[in-house]
Amino acid sequence: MNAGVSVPNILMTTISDVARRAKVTTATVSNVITQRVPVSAKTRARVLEAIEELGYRPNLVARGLAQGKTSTLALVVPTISNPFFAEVVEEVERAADRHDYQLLLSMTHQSPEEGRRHLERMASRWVDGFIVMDMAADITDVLALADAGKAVVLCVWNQDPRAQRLPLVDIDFRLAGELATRHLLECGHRRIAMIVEEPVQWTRRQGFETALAQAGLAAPQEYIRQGDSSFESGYQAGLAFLALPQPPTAIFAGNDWMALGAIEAITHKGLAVPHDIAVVGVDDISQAAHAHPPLTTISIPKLELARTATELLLRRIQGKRMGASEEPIKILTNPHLIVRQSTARIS
Amino acid sequence: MNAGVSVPNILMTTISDVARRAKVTTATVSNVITQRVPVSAKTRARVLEAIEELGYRPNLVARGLAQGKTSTLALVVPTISNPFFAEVVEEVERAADRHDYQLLLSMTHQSPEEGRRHLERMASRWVDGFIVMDMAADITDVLALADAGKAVVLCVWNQDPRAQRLPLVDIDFRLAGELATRHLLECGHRRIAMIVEEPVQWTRRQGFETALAQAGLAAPQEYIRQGDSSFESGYQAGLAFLALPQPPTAIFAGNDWMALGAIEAITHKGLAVPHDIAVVGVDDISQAAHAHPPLTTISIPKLELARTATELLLRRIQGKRMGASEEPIKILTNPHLIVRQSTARIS
DNA sequence: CTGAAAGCGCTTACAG
DNA sequence: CTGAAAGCGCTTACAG
Repeated sequence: MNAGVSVPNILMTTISDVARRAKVTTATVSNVITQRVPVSAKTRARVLEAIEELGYRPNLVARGLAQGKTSTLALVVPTISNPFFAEVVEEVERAADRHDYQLLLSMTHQSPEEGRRHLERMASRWVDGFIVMDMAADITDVLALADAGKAVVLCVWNQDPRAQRLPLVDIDFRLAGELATRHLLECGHRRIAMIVEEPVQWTRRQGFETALAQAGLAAPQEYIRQGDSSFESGYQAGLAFLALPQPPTAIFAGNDWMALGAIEAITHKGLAVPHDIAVVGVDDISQAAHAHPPLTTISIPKLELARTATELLLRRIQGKRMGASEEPIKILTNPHLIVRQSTARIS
Repeated sequence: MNAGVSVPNILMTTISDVARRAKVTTATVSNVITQRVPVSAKTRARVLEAIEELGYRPNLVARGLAQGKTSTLALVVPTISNPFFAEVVEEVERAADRHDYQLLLSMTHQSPEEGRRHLERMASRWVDGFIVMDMAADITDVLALADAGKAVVLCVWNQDPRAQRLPLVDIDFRLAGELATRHLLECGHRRIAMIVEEPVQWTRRQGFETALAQAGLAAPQEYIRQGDSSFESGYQAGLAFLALPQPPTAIFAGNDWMALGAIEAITHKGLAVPHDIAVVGVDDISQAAHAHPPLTTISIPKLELARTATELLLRRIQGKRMGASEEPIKILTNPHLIVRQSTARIS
């Protein structure tokens, strides 16, 4: 406890210890550390030496209390078993880290009670702001948080009108549908079908229909089939298309799993992708690149999404401290086409 | 903003506000909340009413400073893009939540500098304890943390002798090898091969050889092939086994990806699994159940691992506050066999 | 059972 | 540039 230079910090050394040793006030030590106020080179050196000798580290909890901020932000997601959320979490941490922010992670498993409990606890000043991802919590609870003066950013939030007044960072899925469909059109296809899980994927379908319309086309009823985003439902839809009197020459699936299912169905029926039927998905899951054939798909900008949400939140936190006015903001991030071997120019 | 009962908590209400309104001291309010000291029913009711009316929530940062604890623990992992870590993180959060602990998540991407920086920051009192997973940080930094009096638990740590003095929760991979091999022996196999990535999977190989020895067998040189845990390396090893003058009738792969690769090789050569050759893996990744045929494998107890590590850490934190002595502890969690259709009794 | 007071370890105007 | 003092919002012995 007092054995010469290096001190055991079981009983952590405090700013007072440093002040005493450097023969200054805690205020001066604080000024040296935060560099908020200039300090003479001489005392500055003495303080730094004392810090070094004592192995002093500021207690961030105390600082947090004094400053009224924690340099921590909460990320609320339904789960990270789903790789999509895992990647977003990973990138939010990176972005936060760049601004010296830490990440308090909360998983709600889509349970409104669990979500409420977590939000409630974190709201008690532990965090400076919140990023809440789709389905992670009840919108009512999130609104309550915002009304209590907390900085909140929504990330990918499926159209709840009450969410309108909160800042939101989302993905332009309508554009995803357009990009996929336009690509197929450019490959020369005219008979294009879609597998879609509605209502969640309805904007993708909107994009699909917009692109068709721009080419003077429209999909007949039997070219649209409902799926549930699973491999199996894509497989079934694929079979159904093949059984039509005039099957499509291309299929746009609302996500990669259904696209892979459709490919499986086509292959099982003795046809070839893309030779007989071209297929494009949405997501660019890791399996897409290793499929047979590798899947053309629309890549969702997860990383950009995460970064944008984090930076928007950080600006909001900053804004709150400055007392700035807050207009609600909507930011859409753009997906892009990745061409692989499941599509090709029609021959 | 000021419409009657509900008060704007932009300027958060504090314990003093409550005390004033209930005409008591902050100490009494504190006693009502923490229930540390009995309070008369009457004042208790008055205080609760005031809390309700003001919408008061205790400031956890202030409480943390006063109590010297944050009810937060740090989980340091290399990444959560890897589903193994993602699942562990998920379960640690659950376990922590049960004890009213929050989770500060840090991903180090295997960068020692990043690891050091994160540990350093979190060590400044933000967290009560640390769970550090394999490869997430330099053992030197972790030891420094422990020496500074922090509660630390290692989780799955590949044999660094310097780590010996820290508590560790690990997986018994040797048992995994034994279980897989015994299962194949019980199916009637005598010519059993192994695909292994050494050195990381050497304990699995130990288990493999132990089980064989107990059956009075030993694997010939050419029945052991090195892989790198990838699908492709399993595929290549599978081909190599099939090219032997006397191929094995069963293959134990050090992980599921290699097992799936081996199955692909066997199928491509026109043979059937399990009829001609049985295959068993390790991990039970999600693809294992959906493979053709579904893969028999050894399931790694991720959830138990996570729970055990969390509870051990919580006990350590408790222990530190009581000033208890700390013997290093090693806990091994047991994997178990999952029989699917890639193995069957020899016919 | 309740109150007065000190303390947790910082920061932040304000004097000097 | 430096010090003395108050304050952040709680908790915790200690009296009464």
